[in-house]
Amino acid sequence: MDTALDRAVRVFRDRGYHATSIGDLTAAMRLATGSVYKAFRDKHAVFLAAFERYTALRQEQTRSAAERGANGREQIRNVLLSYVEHSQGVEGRRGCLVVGSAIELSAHDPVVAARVSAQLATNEKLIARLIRDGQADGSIPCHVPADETARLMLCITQGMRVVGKTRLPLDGRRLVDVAMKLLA
Amino acid sequence: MDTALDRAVRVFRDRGYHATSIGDLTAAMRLATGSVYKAFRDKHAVFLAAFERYTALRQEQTRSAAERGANGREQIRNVLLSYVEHSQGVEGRRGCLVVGSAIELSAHDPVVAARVSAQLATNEKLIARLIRDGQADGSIPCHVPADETARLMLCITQGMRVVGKTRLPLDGRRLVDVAMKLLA
DNA sequence: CATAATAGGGAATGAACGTTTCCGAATAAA
DNA sequence: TTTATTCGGAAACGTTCATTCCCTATTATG
Repeated sequence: MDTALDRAVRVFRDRGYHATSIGDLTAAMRLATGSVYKAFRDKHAVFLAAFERYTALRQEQTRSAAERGANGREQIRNVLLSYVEHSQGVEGRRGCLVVGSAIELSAHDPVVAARVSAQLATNEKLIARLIRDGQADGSIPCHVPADETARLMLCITQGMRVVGKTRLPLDGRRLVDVAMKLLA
Repeated sequence: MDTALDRAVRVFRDRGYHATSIGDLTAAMRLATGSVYKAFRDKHAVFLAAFERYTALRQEQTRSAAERGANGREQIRNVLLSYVEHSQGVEGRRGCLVVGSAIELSAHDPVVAARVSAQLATNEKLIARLIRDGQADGSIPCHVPADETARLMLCITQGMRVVGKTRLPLDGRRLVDVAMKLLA
C-alpha cells in the first residue's frame, strides 16, 4: 500500500491534482478503480494521503541534511544545498507537492491550504532554529534577524522549486554561496 | 476584447488552467461559448493570450518600479518591494500566471514552457542589468557576482509568490532589507 | 431598399471524468 | 469439504467538460 502511495505521489507531483485522472492514478498505482475507492474515499483523499507521505519524506530528508553540518551555519548551508539538488534535473522537473498544492489548490481548498501552511511554517521554523543555533555556537553573527532571514530563505527554497520546474539550470554551490551572505 | 481578456486573466490566475472550465471563462468574460470560440481557436489559445497580456502588464509594472529608483541599488530595492506588494493580500492570493504556468503546465506543454522560460529569463536579466548599473554608479560593490545574485533574486521573487498564495503575511520592508544584504 | 456579410448567443454533441456497483477469486473459519 | 469474508477487477452510471453547429440580430454594401 505504501509503495502504491509512493507511485501516486509521483503522478501528482508530475501532473498536479486536476490533470491527474483516476485512470492515471490506477495505472501508476497498479490498482483497479474499485481497489482505489476501497482504500480511499475519493480522489481528494488519495491526494491528501500522498501529500502526507511526501511531506514526511521531505521533512526527513532536510532534517538529515541539516544533521550533517558541524554548526548552525553549516547546517543551513546543507539544507539549502539539499533544496537546490532536489530542485534540479529530473527530480526538479517532477516538482514539489507542497508548491504545487499551494499554487493549484490552496486558494479554493481549505483542507489542503491548512496542510500547506503548516508545512511552510515547519520549514520556516526549522531554519529559524538553525539560525539561533548558529548564533549560540558562534558561527552566525548575533545581529542577523532570525525570523526575517528564515522567511526570506523559505522564499528562496520555494522559488528554487518554481525555477527548477522549467529547465533553467541552477548552479547549486555558487547559488548557495551567494545566499549565505544573508547570514553575514 | 482586451477587457474580456483581462477578465480571463483573473480567472486563470485564481483557479489555474485545468480547474477553469469554459463555463467559468464565458461567465467571467461575459461572452457566450460560441463567441469565445470565434475569437480563439480553443481554451489553450485563450490561455496563451491571457498569459501574454499578463506578462506584458507585469513587465511594465516592474520596469516602472525600477525607474523610481535613483541608482542601481535603489532600483533593485524598488523591484523587490514591488514584488512583495504584488505577492500579498488579495492580489497575492490571486496568484501569478507565470508561477502557475510553470507549476501546472510547463512540464507537459512545450509552448507554455517556452513562454515561462522566456519570462523568467527576462526578469533575471533585468535584475542582472540593474546590478551592473549599480556597480557602474557606485551603489553596489564590484565584487557582487551579478549573474548568480540575479538568479537568486529570481528565486526570491518567485518564492514570494508561492508563499503569498497561502496566507502567511509577508512583512515587506523588513524582508527586502534582509534581501539587500545580497548586494553587500 | 434589398442583400450580403459578420459577429454574438445558445442549444446540441461526443468524449472523458469521478464514482458506484457488482462479480469472481482467494483466504480463513467451521 | 463447505461456508463466510475479504479483496481486487471491470463494467456501468450520471455528470461535466471542451467543442461544434446553427440561428438571430446588426452592420455594411450594392
